[in-house]
Order: sequence, then C-alpha cells, then structure tokens
Amino acid sequence: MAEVSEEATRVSGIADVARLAGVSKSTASRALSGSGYVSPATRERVTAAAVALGYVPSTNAQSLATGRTQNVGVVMPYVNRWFFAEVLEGIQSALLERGLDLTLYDATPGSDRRRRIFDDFLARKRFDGLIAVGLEPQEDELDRMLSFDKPVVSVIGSSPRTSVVTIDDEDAASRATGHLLALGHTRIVFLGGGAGARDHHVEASRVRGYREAMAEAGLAHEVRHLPATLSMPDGYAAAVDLLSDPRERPTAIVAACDEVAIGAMVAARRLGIQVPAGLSIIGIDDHEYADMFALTTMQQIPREQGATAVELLIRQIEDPAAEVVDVVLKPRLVVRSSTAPLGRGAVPRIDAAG
Amino acid sequence: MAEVSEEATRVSGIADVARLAGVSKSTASRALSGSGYVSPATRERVTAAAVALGYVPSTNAQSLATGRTQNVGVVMPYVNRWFFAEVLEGIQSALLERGLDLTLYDATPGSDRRRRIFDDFLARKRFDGLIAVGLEPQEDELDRMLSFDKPVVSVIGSSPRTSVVTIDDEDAASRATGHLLALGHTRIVFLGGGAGARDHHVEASRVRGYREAMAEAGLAHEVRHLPATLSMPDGYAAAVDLLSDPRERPTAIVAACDEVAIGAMVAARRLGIQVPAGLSIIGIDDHEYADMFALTTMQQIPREQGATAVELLIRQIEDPAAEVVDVVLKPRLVVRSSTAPLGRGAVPRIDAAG
DNA sequence: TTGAAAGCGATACCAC
DNA sequence: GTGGTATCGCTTTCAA
Repeated sequence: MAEVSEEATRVSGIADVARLAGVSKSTASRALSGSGYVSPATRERVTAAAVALGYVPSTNAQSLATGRTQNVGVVMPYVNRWFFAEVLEGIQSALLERGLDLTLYDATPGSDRRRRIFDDFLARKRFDGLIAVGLEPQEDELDRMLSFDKPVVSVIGSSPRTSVVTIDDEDAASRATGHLLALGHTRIVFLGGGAGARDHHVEASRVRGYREAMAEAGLAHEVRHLPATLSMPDGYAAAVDLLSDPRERPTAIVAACDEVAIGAMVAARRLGIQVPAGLSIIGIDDHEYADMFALTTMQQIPREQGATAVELLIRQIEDPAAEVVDVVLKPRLVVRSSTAPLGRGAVPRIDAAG
Repeated sequence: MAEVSEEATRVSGIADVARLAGVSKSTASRALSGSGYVSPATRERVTAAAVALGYVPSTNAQSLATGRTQNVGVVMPYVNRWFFAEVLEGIQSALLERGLDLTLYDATPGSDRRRRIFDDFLARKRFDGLIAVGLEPQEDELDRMLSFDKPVVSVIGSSPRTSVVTIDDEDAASRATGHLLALGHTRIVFLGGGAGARDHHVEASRVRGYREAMAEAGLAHEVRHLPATLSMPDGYAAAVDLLSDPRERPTAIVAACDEVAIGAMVAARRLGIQVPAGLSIIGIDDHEYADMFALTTMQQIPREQGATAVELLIRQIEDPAAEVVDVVLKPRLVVRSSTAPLGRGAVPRIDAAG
C-alpha cells in the first residue's frame, strides 16, 4: 500500500487546477462551480485542466466554506422490512441522481442506539436535511430533529411541523374492508397492529378505517381486532390462534399489512383452510411477494414515496421558506385471488402467477 | 424558521469553549480530543465549558484538519433482501458503537447508478474505509475501491486483496446435501443460483458443494441443477416447474438460499405435495422466516458478519500495515421439519413454531 | 503545560 | 472578467 501511494501522483486540489489552467484559485473555483462570471474560454481551460488532473473537490473543504454538506440523513427504525427497505431504495436513487450522499441512521425503536443517534450523531449536523421514515408521533424526537434548523421531511406519520409523505391509512383499510363487504362477508376480522406498547399511528389509523367501514355497514357488533406485530411470523402465529377454533373462525381477514396477510395465508394452508374458498384475505402494501401468494391488496409504492420525500426535502433545502406540504397518496385496490365472494370461493389456479 | 435562528444563540465553536475556559484554542482542542498534554485542572475546566455551551465539534473542520472523516462507506447491491439488510444492521450497530457514521451506496448490479457510484461518489473519498458487501468477482470495481488508498473489507466473495468475511459456501452446500443423503435421499435437485449472466461466486460455490457431495456418494449421474434468482418468487416459480411433472419429481431439494427454499415450500403446498412427507427441502441462511416455515437449513448470521467486517476495517484504519485476513465461518445445521427420511416423512405439526 | 500561528481545501467578497 | 485575501472550524507543529 505504501509503495503504491508514494509512486502515485499527489492528489490534486483546486490550486493545481488553477495553476495548470494559468488562472487564480478563485477563477478556477468559479469556473468549476458554475457560479459567478467566467469567460467561456477560461471556463474551458479550467475544465480541461480539472479533467486532466482528475480533480475531485474535497467535499469537506466545500462544506466548511459553504455550509452545505451535500449529504442527507435518513432515520428509520428498521431496514429489514419490505416497506422500509423499499423507501430507502427510493430515497437513495433520488439522492444519487442529484449527487447527494445518504447517511443512514438505523434507529431501532427503544434501543440505546436510538437514543445515541438522536443525542450524539444527529447533533453533528452532517446533513443538509433529514428524512424521517416511520418515526411516528414521538414528539421529543421530532423536536430534536427540528432543533437542528435544517429541513425535515417525514415519510409515514402525520406531523404538522414537517412535510409528510404518506398514504391515507384509514381510507386504505376502509376500502379493503369495503372490498370484503362487497363480496358478502360479514364476519371480518382485522389482523395485526396494536401489539406494541406505544400507540402506532399507522396501525391505529388502519384499525379505525376497518372499524368505520364495519360500522357503516351496520356491522359494529362484528368488529374484532386481533393484535400482532407487523411481521410475517407474527401474523402467522396470530392467525394460527385465530383460525384454530372453527366456531370462532371468520370468513374474511383484513390484514394490517401484506406481511401479516401472507403470514395468515400460510397459517390457513397449514390448517387445511382453502384461500379464498374457506377464507378471504386482503392486505395493504402490494409486497414483493404479494403476486406469488396471489394476494389481493391495497397497493402502495414505497419507492415512490421515498423519491417524493427527497423532492420535498430538496425544495426546502433550496428555499427554506418553502411551505410545508403533505402528500397523501391513495392506494389502489389490486385484486388477485385471495378474496372471493362468500361461500363461492374458487380453488386457486396453480401456476407461476399464483 | 428565520426568526427562530435569529433569536437562538449562535452555535458555539471551539473558540467559544476556549474563551469560556480561559485558555487558547490549541489547549481546548488538546483537552477535548485527549491528545497531547493538558493539566487535569485545565482539562476539567475545558470540558465543563464545552458541556455548558453544548459544544459539538464540526466534523467537517475536523476532517479537513486530520484527514479522518469518521465515516465508513458501505456498498451493497441490494438492501431489500434478508441477507443484505441483516449485514447492514450489523455494520450499522458496530459503527454506532464507535461513533462512526455510515454512508450507504446501494449499487444495484448493472445499473447506471452503480457506475455513477463507483465513478463519482466513491471518488469523493468521504470515508475512512469501505465495506463491500456481495460485490463478487468484479475485478475492475475492486480495483477502483482499492485505488482510493483506504482500507476495504469485503463481506462475501473471495478476494486476495482485501480482508474478507464470509461463510464457506461450498462446505455449507455440501453438508446440506449430506444431510439429505444421510436421510436416504438420492434424487436430490439443487435449486437456485446461476440464473444471471454473470458468474456469481457464492452461487457457483454452493452448486459445487452440492455436486461434490453427490459425486462422493456415487450419485454423479443424479446431479441436477435448476437455475433461479436467489429470491422467493423466483424460487417459487422454478419449483412449480420442477414439481409439476410427477415423473421428474425429486424426493429432496437443496436450495441455494432460504428464500428459494421457502419459495419451493410454497410451491409444493400449492401443488398438494406434503413437506417433508413427499418432499424434503433444505436451505442455507436461517432466514427470519425459516422458523415459521419449519425449514431445515444451514445457519449463518449475517448480522455478525457485518460486525466482524467493521472490526477488521477499524483495525486497518488504525494500522494501515495490519495484515489482510480472511474470516471464514462454518454454518451449522439447524434441523427443523422440512426434511425427513426418504419415504417415512411425518406430517408436520401444526403450531406456532411450525 | 500552554499558546501562537500555520495549514487543511475550498468559497466568496471586494477591488482592480 | 479576474485575482487577492479573508474565512469556514479545527488540529498540530514549534516556541516559550
């Protein structure tokens, strides 16, 4: 390693570029950053010199001088769940397109790590803005993020103090329930959410949407919510409980998300219950696996939510006075074959598409 | 926003701390960074002043002065696959413990984005070291990463030029196959891998392990590899093909990874084939869902691989002369109930644990 | 043990 | 249009 770097040409700075182009540092800087007057001829010479030297500006020096870091911080509670991973990818590509780096803060809820992230790491302000994914009501954390005096955009969750990108969770759950009602189901259970100690905004909204749809259909007495973490294994376990007793068994399930829905499907099959013949299941997400499980679901596209969040953030970085906006997406119903009219469910086809 | 920042106290720098403590900037710096001589009394006064002012050093200025960024770059092809997400979490927590930031470069294979990451982003050298996860043989990309003259550690893949953390893929597949052979199976198919254009090192090694185990058992003529992407939907689709024709059907499957294995299980159930009664399936990973699907598998713990990678990297950052090492982990067999002796498979139990 | 001053590598204001 | 120079905030010799 040592011998390589000794032979290698010293990394060149803007001073080298200026020298080679026969201009001053200031002119070189102006020519390269594109701000300020430089004659076309000079600009060309400087650019050529930069290319010739393989000049790469030091972002550190730039940041020091300008106060801009060219970097965006992303705070999210998990990275190993479909929704979050997709949002992350959406954010990443939107950022890359604009030449911005992404610093990830994986802040598992309730962990010491999370506290440290908020107390120490974020305080370094190595970002021009922050995207908070699924941080939920936690007011103190939001306070903290806003205290840095840099723009913040939330994905998921409602906050009057930041721009927000989210789906209308209540509406999504309500329409999912409506789909089942339209198929003639009345014994409809809502599965998942409300399992943790804290009140999760997304989960609560979805439960509410379900409740209201049931109430509107005059089925308030049939309302039944079975809590579970928003994960496939937990959805599976909860569904096994739910479905084991034939007398208590519903004819349809609205799952809090696709992972839970798929867990429920697996449980149903394990118990010998045909889906959708014996049980209809609808989810919310349109998860990567939804197609293979032929899952009917309310589709959201987290990748686009991530990209939108970046857009909103950039806007605010460029113009701090830009207004805070909410982008509320309406998921669309994607019908596959995990739902069927009550009592007339067809046995699912067997092929790659499910 | 403007009015807030105007009322707020100006963010304080080390100069303010020094002034408050009644010492010079240099002394303050020494006291805070812990390098160089400072009398205990002075140190205390400086520390107190720093706390009083809520001083947070500017990492940019620090980096500019020291050349250290306090930041590690992580390059990985996906973030939405179990293995990668887990490795990422492992890396993140190890980094946070040491006060280092993590910049993520999600370099989807073959994308323009990926090229840009290598050409432009990495070139900024905003990191003290790089962790490359699953970058595979790509020599040119490795060249590029090494050209920055900063330490690089790979997770997965073998490279004589960087430290590597990986499992012994060949051994894993070979032992997985051995497990099936021991149960009396002979018609064993290897499912997954080898689907893309490029030769994926991990996949190739696993296939080889399978081949050799079969050959050693005198079953070279039974060797059969069905390609598929390492994803659940693809594993599912490939398995549907494989299992549809009863005459061609194997009695056991070694899957290239758990996602493929689970896809195959779902396919089997869809086709009415009992697992393990009619078909044994073994995977490699010990995926989050393995338990719920009662999948027998060769366990690896990617989270720990990530943490190990961080350790190796730090060591090299602190001592560039530190030797390059390979950490090769041996997965252990976790027997659940997706595998059974040939012809005597029990019907799986029905409970939460699978 | 402490302080003064010279960088680190850019940007940006202000003359020319 | 272009160049000189102060500046961003910290670290780090080198004297004292």
